[in-house]
Amino acid sequence: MTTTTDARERLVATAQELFAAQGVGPTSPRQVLAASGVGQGSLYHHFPTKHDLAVAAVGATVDEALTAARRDLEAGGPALERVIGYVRRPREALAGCKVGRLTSDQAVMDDDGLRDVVTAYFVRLLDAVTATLRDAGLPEAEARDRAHTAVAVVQGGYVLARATGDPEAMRAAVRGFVAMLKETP
Amino acid sequence: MTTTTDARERLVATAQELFAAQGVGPTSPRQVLAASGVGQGSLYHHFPTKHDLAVAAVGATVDEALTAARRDLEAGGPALERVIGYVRRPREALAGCKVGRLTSDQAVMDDDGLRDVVTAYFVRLLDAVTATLRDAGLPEAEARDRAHTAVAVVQGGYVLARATGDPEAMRAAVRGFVAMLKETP
DNA sequence: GTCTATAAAGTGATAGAC
DNA sequence: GTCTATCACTTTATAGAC
Repeated sequence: MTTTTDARERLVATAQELFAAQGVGPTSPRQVLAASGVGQGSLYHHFPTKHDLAVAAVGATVDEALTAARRDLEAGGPALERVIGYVRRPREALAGCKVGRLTSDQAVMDDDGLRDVVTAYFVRLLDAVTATLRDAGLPEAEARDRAHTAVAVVQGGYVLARATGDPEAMRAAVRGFVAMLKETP
Repeated sequence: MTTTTDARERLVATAQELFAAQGVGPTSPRQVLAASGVGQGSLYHHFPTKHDLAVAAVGATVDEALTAARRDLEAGGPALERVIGYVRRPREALAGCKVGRLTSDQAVMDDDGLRDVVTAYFVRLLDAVTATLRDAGLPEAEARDRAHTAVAVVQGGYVLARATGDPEAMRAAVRGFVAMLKETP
């Protein structure tokens, strides 16, 4: 590996930022070129097609998101508190979820490879939350349902915040959920 | 009004379908032309720009969605049961919410007029659910938070269903929410 | 491994005949 | 009110020099 390899890394990092800001479909290879500072032929050397660049960038974003979630869910303290810590974690609500938003990105959902990356993220996230709720003493079926509710509240919170233009909308959704969660043993 | 006015109606109906299927940004006026069967100059006669067509189509979709929600929330029966009826209503989970998906559509969020239509929908929807939960006996603050949670569960349910490719994911999120709602007076 | 130049197709929009 | 033809621009991608 030569030192020029970091052109590839800069391309992936730039693509991640642009994808998060405006989606995969609306982001052109040209924009990635301009924002990253690498040359035109250079991009197509490392990533022959937009698909290849997208797989690398979306894969990296998903890895980061899953790592953050597991950090919350496998922290110290009672299992229920760890789930509450996960849903309460401060988020850039107005930006939307970097992974969740991809589910309405046609360029992603029409691409088998990309869609699979998004699917794997949510399957693993739901499994992790379910396992934590099971640790909290819930029976399997209730743990699975409530894990879906928890993740849905976060994803829906992003939608409400973006729709209303107010980050408080997400916090209200989380507050309502946590209040109910604490009252239902 | 001449009978030729229905060219306009066909354009709006076709745009609604295409927007729901693939989003506003990725839908070109050309596609709307082809799918609706009207001529090229005809579209630009009724809607000088894509923005104008989008405002008409998104406005119609929002009106339909709000009407459906109010039908659930203002039905007969106890207030709490009406909220449960709203979140439980069968939905095309894999298609995504026709309005909620617009919050990650850059073509919508970058357009002041379109974004305002989406904002108004969610503000009104949240107000309607909040009012119903107040009728159910909840204090104002709790009613507002729980209304946000309810709408977030539906929106997040769509995200989970699309992400996992399984409509059951949305039903699980709703089941978890309803179970908690019934246990917390 | 990176560059410039360019191709083929699609985009939103306009012109002007009918 | 509707038509065909066309414009200026952007898209993804390739060619071939360095």
